[in-house]
Amino acid sequence: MATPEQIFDRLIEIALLIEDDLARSLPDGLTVARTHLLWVLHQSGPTTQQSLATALQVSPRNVTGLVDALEASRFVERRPHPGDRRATLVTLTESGVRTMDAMERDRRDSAAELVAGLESDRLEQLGHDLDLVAARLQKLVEAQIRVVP
Amino acid sequence: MATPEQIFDRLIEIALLIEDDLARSLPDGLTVARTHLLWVLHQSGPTTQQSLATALQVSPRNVTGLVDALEASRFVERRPHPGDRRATLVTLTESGVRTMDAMERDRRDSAAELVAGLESDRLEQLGHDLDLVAARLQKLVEAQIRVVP
DNA sequence: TATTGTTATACTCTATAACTATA
DNA sequence: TATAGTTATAGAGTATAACAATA
Repeated sequence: MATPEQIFDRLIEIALLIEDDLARSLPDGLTVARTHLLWVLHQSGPTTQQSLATALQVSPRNVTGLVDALEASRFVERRPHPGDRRATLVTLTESGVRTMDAMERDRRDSAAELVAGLESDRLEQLGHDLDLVAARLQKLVEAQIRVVP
Repeated sequence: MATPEQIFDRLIEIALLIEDDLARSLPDGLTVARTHLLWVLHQSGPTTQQSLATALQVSPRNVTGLVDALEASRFVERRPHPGDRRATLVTLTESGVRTMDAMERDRRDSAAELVAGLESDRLEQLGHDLDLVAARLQKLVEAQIRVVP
């Protein structure tokens, strides 16, 4: 008998395990927050610090610190923005690209392993149910945002 | 068509939303880390700081800091351990108990809302699939622990 | 000798506010 | 005047190492 609370507990457990798994497999010089920034660069290409702040939902000051660290460990470089001399384009270095490519492969492998052996209609239904849960969570979070203006 | 990666993405999204939802609904003086400690006390009753460190997978020094903050905001009290004068029993205050009771109700309501309307056999299957995913994640994490001794 | 908790020190992530250079 | 990024300052979470009191 699966109760809603058991489902909820499992979701929390899975959340913690995913973060744990990520944190443990990070190469030298990377942390979860820095990796999150690299991930955005990997998906979007060279990006200004303002955009990174928005994407990560974090203050511009915080991005300065993260980029400082990532520059020191040679995962990214700051380049001048061609059209706006105030702005910086944060860019993955070659080493950064290699790291993120490897991470994407790992991620794909892990994802496949997690659901290996599930029939395709079952996978379909799981995807559907998770969509539902995510949408409702989103509504819960938004409701609270409105309450505290 | 739900691919393994889409499932994985959804799980990460859900993880972030759950943490967000929790963080936003915390009363004054509480943070996610402090709430985690309170949750353990709520489940287990009065507990030594060593046990808390183990339960939270965190250093004893860190527990000292969390308990200091929770004592200052009157959610917990330090009491002498009856049988061991080295140890402290961290105990929920009345206010701490009320807070955690309310949080447990909220949690139950949220959980029910997330899966409301799902047929019971579908709920069953979702629970089953999440169990499977959690177990495989656990294995992934353990595998990495062994590799780095 | 081993364990419990604390002091000392340090790093990371995070925020707000004030400032500089550019738009 | 508004925007991009930085300096200054501060709080929270985390860790290791050294130390006191007790077992």
